[in-house]
Amino acid sequence: MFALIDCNSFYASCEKIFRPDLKDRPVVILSNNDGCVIARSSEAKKMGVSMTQPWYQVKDQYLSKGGVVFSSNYEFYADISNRVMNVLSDLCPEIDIYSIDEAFLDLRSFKKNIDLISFAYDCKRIIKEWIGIPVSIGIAPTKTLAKLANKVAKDDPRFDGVVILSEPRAIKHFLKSMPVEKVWGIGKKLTIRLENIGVKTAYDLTQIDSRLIGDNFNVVLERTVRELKGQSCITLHDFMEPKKQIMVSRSFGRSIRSKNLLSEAISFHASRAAEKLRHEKQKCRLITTFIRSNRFNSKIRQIYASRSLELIHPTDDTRVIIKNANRILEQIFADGYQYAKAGILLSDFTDSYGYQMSLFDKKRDDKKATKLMETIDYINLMEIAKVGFGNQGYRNTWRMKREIKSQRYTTKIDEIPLIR
DNA sequence: TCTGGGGTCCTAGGACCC
DNA sequence: TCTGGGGTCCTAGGACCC
Repeated sequence: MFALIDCNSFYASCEKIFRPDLKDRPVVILSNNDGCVIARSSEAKKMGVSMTQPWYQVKDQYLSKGGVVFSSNYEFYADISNRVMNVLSDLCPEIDIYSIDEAFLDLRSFKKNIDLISFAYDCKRIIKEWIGIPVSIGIAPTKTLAKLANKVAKDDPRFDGVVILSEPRAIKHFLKSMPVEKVWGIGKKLTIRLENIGVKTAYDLTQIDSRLIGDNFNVVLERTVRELKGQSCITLHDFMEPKKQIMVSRSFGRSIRSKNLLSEAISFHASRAAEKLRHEKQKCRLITTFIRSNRFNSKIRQIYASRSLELIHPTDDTRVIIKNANRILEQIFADGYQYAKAGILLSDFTDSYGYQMSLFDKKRDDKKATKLMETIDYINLMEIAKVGFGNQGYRNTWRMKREIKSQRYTTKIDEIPLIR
């Protein structure tokens, strides 16, 4: 059996931890640039605010009805997430952290006749009492079924946040009541294609001929169907898989035309990406830079330009990454467009402890570079000062908006809550 | 004026090889 | 009214997820 533990309205719930005055108030969290809504408390959901809705469309009405809003505060959410995951791994060491707000537990290592119901309610109570975050729990023989059970646990108040599926007959009944688009891995496009062949519920999906799936769909769907039938195909990861790519990209506070400003933004993102890369203990060989206009604005001339560059030596050196990212920018930049977003993608990783040199490579002494990067990371991490590179710019014209951010209650000594 | 960011996996199709 | 048949490797792009 697998359990899926999912935090309810995670970001909104985080904001409520240190603000008891917001207990029953609607709370929404905005994406970077305060662009659109990415989390809503249950009260905000009831007001009809939808996910990824542009903020400007709901702002006036929402605020006039007494709604509360925050810019996203990822540092804070990540810290609360860590606390939740730590508690969960104490309760069950076989844990697979799936995202910032959810984790799978593999319950097969438990004793045979453990009472799943009381285990689930204990989990829920402990996380609420110790950390202050409400969670929903779905338990079932496969991850896909646990995911589905979790959805119902969260949406249907009759279940009080816990749904356990174990009996085949109950599972069948449950699947018949589930629209196919609620199934994990079935998105918009697949829903349309499935409905066209008469598949409306999750149960219908378990009944279609596997040859039909092989001919018309792909192995992903085939796996989903097997999981719905109770055959576990998606297991826990034994260890944290290393990342395969690192992306840093941002929309600008307002659109810009100048290459110099773009270069500052690219350098800034490149620097962040290099930091992440070193944190993963990887080196990259491929650097991709992209710049684009605002795709929602049909009145302006559109552009999306991107190019990749392959390095001879894999690197994690911020200076090398910045330099090459800007070389790409030189190649793809075109005058006369309004750019709204820029980003950098690092990929083709090799372990930073060693890589295969070619026969004619000179032995390279990059100890100095390694030491320099380590020192910069340390200074920034410890917040002794903020160290960056000159070409990251000092102008703030392209920086994002984040105007209504809460305090970093748990990670900054001068922002911890005060009790007077 | 105002529409996020960061991932994964899979597949089709091109380049290239014999 | 006709122009082989496999292979492999790589990349771009689609679909999906949170």
